[in-house]
Amino acid sequence: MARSEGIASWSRFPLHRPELFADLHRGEAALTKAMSANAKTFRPGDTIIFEAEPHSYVYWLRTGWVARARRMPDQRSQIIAVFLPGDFFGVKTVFLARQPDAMEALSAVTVEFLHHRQVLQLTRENPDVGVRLWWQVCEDQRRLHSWVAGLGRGNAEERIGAMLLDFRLRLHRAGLKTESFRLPMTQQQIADYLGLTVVHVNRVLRRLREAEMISLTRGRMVITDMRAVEQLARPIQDVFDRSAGLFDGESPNAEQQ
Amino acid sequence: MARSEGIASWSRFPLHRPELFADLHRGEAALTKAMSANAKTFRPGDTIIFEAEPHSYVYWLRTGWVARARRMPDQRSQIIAVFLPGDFFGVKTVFLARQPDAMEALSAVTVEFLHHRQVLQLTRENPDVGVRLWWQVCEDQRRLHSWVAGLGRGNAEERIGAMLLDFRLRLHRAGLKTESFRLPMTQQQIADYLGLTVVHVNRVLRRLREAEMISLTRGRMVITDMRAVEQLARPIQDVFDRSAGLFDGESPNAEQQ
DNA sequence: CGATATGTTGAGACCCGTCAATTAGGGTGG
DNA sequence: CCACCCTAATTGACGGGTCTCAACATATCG
Repeated sequence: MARSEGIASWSRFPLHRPELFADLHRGEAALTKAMSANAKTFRPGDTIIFEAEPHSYVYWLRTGWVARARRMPDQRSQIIAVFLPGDFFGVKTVFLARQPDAMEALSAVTVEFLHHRQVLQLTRENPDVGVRLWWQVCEDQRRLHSWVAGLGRGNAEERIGAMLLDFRLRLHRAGLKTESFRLPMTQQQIADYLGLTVVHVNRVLRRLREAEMISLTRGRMVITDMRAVEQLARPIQDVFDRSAGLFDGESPNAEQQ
Repeated sequence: MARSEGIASWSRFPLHRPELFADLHRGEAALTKAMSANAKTFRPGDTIIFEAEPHSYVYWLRTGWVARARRMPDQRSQIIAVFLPGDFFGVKTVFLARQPDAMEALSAVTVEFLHHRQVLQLTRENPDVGVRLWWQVCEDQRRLHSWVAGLGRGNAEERIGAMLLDFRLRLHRAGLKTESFRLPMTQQQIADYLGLTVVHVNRVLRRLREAEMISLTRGRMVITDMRAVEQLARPIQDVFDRSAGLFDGESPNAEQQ
């Protein structure tokens, strides 16, 4: 499964302070132990956490994709973040009794979970646990920062490119195969994530397909011209992701799902 | 100064778990003690942290405004977040040696700071410190989530409205006056924050001024028709902020700067 | 095998961007 | 106190990327 190689796998995060890898690993080990008793599955479309309702659990996503979705009083909706296998989500539950967004399963999903009080309890016993979760929040925030830049300044093509490279890189870091990968989102969901309309997303995807940069059939994404997609996304990628492209066949050690 | 009233002031954050207020307060007290030795000032336009360069300090903003700004390889730039008095910033320095954004002073600024290793050391001695900083990251992220929704789905008027209400609410929570407040950003900076052009920001501001909803002269912002601005921003505000409007004269206990 | 969700395509409208010119404001030196 | 400068703010004309509305095609599933 993802991150099965121990401390070494943390080195996939090249920006981070290496002296913390051991702490992060210990924190993760403690969480693994504490959470493994509580597993749960969801089907595509299921709501894991409901908007604005009190909720008490922190989750660890083991398989499948999850979206943080916000619905506005009118019909608009925005997918604020997408979680991939290996991510923790709902960590803010430790501080917030309720949140304004719903967490929804984009695919079949397996999670482990832990009550927020136990999380805090664990953290007090073992600061590494806090460090690991705090780190997750920081990592999420880092992506969010890039995404704000993309939404604020990027056009449709740049946003699609950035989205694809982000998913690809993260799946790779989670130890999953990335030559091609399942993208379990409808074009409507992609549009909600990119801040565009389905119609426009469809047009741009067609354009990229015609330019033979990508191929998306039945939810399976193949980036056929990596170089081109990287060039597309470059303007709205952060300085570090810009040079984080993967080479083909780089240590994928598990098939997705 | 901001948050001088002790634990009670945490109740300004109505979503948060009250049982943590004491922990947060203790964490903040420990940080106050540790950081007060290190103060520094910056002038408007100064860069506090440079993009992509190694950096070792976590900051506590005491007075003034700070922007997290990202510049793209072409001319575009985006202000990803704005920090107000009382906020910690650069907390991710604990985990990341470098970051893709610059932190820039929007106004005259005073900060206190602490080396990231000392922060981690403090956290190990006193978990409340970690909780307090972790909390800050979560709070930042919460705002960021709303902002992603605004950038993705909101039009220019909605974004401006949401920005003004956000600043107003946060200044209030920091114990500052909000009937009118100094908005130390040029229209270009506002545009970079809203993901728009200066030209368009100017036009929309004029429209709001002509509708007598706001008045912005020499960097001083007065929301003359609170009701109208709230209605403007409502669609892109989160469920909780939507009902967090302030009444005039509600316990402002300090003049800004 | 029909029902329903999802994907695809076209025509026209609109919000916002681009380019360019002008005005106002805030500081400096004479 | 005025001449000057430079930045910021303002306004107009025009173009383009994205949205809206609408129709149709295709896939998926019980």
